[in-house]
Amino acid sequence: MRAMNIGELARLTGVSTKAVRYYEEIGVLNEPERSPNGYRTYGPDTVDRLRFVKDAQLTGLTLAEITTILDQRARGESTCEHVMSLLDHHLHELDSRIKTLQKTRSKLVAIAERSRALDPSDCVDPNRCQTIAPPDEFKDPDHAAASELHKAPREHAHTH
Amino acid sequence: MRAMNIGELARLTGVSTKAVRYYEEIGVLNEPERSPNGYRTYGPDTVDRLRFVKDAQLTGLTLAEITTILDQRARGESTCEHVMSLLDHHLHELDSRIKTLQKTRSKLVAIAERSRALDPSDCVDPNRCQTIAPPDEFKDPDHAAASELHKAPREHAHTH
DNA sequence: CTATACCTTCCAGTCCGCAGGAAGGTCAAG
DNA sequence: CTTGACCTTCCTGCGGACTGGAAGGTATAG
Repeated sequence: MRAMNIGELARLTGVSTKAVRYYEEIGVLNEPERSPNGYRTYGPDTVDRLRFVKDAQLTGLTLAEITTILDQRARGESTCEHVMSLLDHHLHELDSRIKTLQKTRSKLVAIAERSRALDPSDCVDPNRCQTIAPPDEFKDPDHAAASELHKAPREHAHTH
Repeated sequence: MRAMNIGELARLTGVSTKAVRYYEEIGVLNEPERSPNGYRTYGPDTVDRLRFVKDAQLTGLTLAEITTILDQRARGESTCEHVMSLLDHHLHELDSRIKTLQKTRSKLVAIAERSRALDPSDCVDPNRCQTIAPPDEFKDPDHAAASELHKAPREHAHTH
């Protein structure tokens, strides 16, 4: 079981064959050797490599970032610092994202509570919902939208 | 300055004219009135609406989600209860998002700390990085560490 | 009259990480 | 020999949120 085809590699790693070929295409995986019939043949090292890719992905790194790590390593350069800086970067990103989400959360809670405290008879006007357009500022009476919520970084939520 | 063209709307909101037209196309914005020359004309309410869209986006809502809120409100169906349930739903979403991010965060912290404690010379195996794929099971290190590491001064300034 | 700064439409491309499928080659079992 | 499981390449699409450009109309200032 020294060498394997793409299907077995996929089975061992939980990465689809499509994904494996895609990784090769974008440089995450090197071009593998081919058996005489043209099939890709992989050694067990590729299993490790793919697992590394999976793990790195799970930490939030993009394939492009992972590739830079892999490339540096291939050139024999130390990657600990590089990996660390990437991870630190993501850590800070996560922190600010969590913070803003929590801010948003408490704002929504406040809005919801104010809404709950409202007299239902205030809630009749179909063109004006107190919850979303609170009566704090007496703006345009027609369609006033509340800009209640503040800034947060855009989320690339990959729910893998 | 009761009414404005798309350019001014864009300037006031920080949303590009392209984006504004795109929002109209996918139903985030209603079709605006047109001046005799065919130009879109917007009232100040659209500024508020766009700002609401921006804010809502920044909290992680997709344009589709924002549209459902806006649509319900526009149809007058948005009683307080409806809005409340939407907000509650989003609250739960936010909660779970925050939880996952915090999980990921603490994982990263652990990884980073372990990485900091690592001897750099352990980081040589080209197919295994201890930082990301830690040796949970202590496999045999095929390649005994014996090399000097070249420092890589070149760092990709990755600004998302 | 021209320059320019707008505005209009439509069509295309971008990024990310693949998935789906067509059309065909290969290989072992029955 | 056929069937079915593999493998190959190439091409398209998706979702989300746009951006860019071409080709043209319009308004205003000098």
